[in-house]
Amino acid sequence: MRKAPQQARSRETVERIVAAGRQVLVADGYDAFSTNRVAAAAGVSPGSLYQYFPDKASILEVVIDRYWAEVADRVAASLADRIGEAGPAMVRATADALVAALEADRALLRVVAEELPVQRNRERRAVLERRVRELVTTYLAARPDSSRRPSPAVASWIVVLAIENLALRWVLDQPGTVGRDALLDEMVALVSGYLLA
Amino acid sequence: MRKAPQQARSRETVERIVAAGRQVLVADGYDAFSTNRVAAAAGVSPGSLYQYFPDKASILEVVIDRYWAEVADRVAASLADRIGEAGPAMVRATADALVAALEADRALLRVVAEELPVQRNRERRAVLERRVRELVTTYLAARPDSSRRPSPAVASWIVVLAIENLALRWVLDQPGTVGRDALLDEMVALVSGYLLA
DNA sequence: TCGTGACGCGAGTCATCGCTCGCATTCAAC
DNA sequence: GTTGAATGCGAGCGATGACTCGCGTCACGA
Repeated sequence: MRKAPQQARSRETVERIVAAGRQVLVADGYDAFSTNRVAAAAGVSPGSLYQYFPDKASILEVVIDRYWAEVADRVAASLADRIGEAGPAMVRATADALVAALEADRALLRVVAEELPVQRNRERRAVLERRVRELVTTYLAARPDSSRRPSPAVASWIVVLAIENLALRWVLDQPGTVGRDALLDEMVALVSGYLLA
Repeated sequence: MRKAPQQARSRETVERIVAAGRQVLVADGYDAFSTNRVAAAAGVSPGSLYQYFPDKASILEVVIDRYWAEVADRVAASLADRIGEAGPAMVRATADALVAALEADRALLRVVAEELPVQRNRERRAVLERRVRELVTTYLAARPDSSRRPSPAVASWIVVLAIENLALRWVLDQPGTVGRDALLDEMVALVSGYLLA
């Protein structure tokens, strides 16, 4: 941010710009994401935009950060709530929360996951993964049979990445052969089978 | 392609352009992938470039197509070779082939997987997935206990997507806690545990 | 009420880039 | 050797887009 907005008026301008950025991204795609277009969609002049954002990329960063923060919050909240429950139930609930979070804005997810060439995007996704992975690691380490073969750190890496991709592809590709409940069932089977193998 | 090269001279020009495209992509990233830059890297004038390629995107497409075709060929070849072997050995060999194929050009993989906003990229990756998934589906359908819960189509979808992401992330992120052999071990455990669950 | 700084505007600058076109050069067939 | 097609060149056109700057307008404290 180049300058912090001080009055309520300018705070709303910044909000409008970010919202317009999100909208332009969804409606027109990444290639059409130009500062002029974002400014127009926000009902703001290009000059005003540059009072608060140093460059085009920084607008994109805010949009991306907010999006992944939303997803991460929903998943982490669900996971933290059920930290005491039995394995399979917890896996199912977490997967459910992840799928739901990704379903919330499928259009934006598509652009963010398949179209954005920005490094910041990967960083933000990595933050989500790490957050979940750490929770899973501590859970696995506390298991009674934690001496078993896959070490908690490795096992959580495997489980989180596998589930993440399944959820992502399911939401974006909507394979006709796999219903939502079936997906969650298979995810539970995958994780349970792996941990008990 | 706008025009097919007829003489050996022009065939080599086209090759140089494609190679330069690949190199520019790796060295400078997607944002710097301009026709002028590719032409310069190929030691060719922009005009010559447009004799054979209708536009910038088509150059990118050729580069992407070739890359995923390389990966798909290696994986499919390995899988076809071992179609008769026992489950775990086949899983391990296939995962090994996939990881090896992705490791072959890590720099290009990074750009292709994390930076390219092109639709064509997803299409090509989907082709690879489908090829492998069909082989896996027929294998699963032929199993003695094929009446078991995960239907072959669903099971292969799950297995392929999970393994794919693990291989991709392992190659790109190189997590220190997971060695190459350990990765393959865990992949086998994941798949076996799931199918026998 | 008035003055000062925050805010907003939008035409315009500068650079880049995709792509073309007229011309020079090379190749191959006769 | 001549000729026509294939190939190659590179200056430059037209468009776009990131970003600026000088100038109005508005809010708020005194």
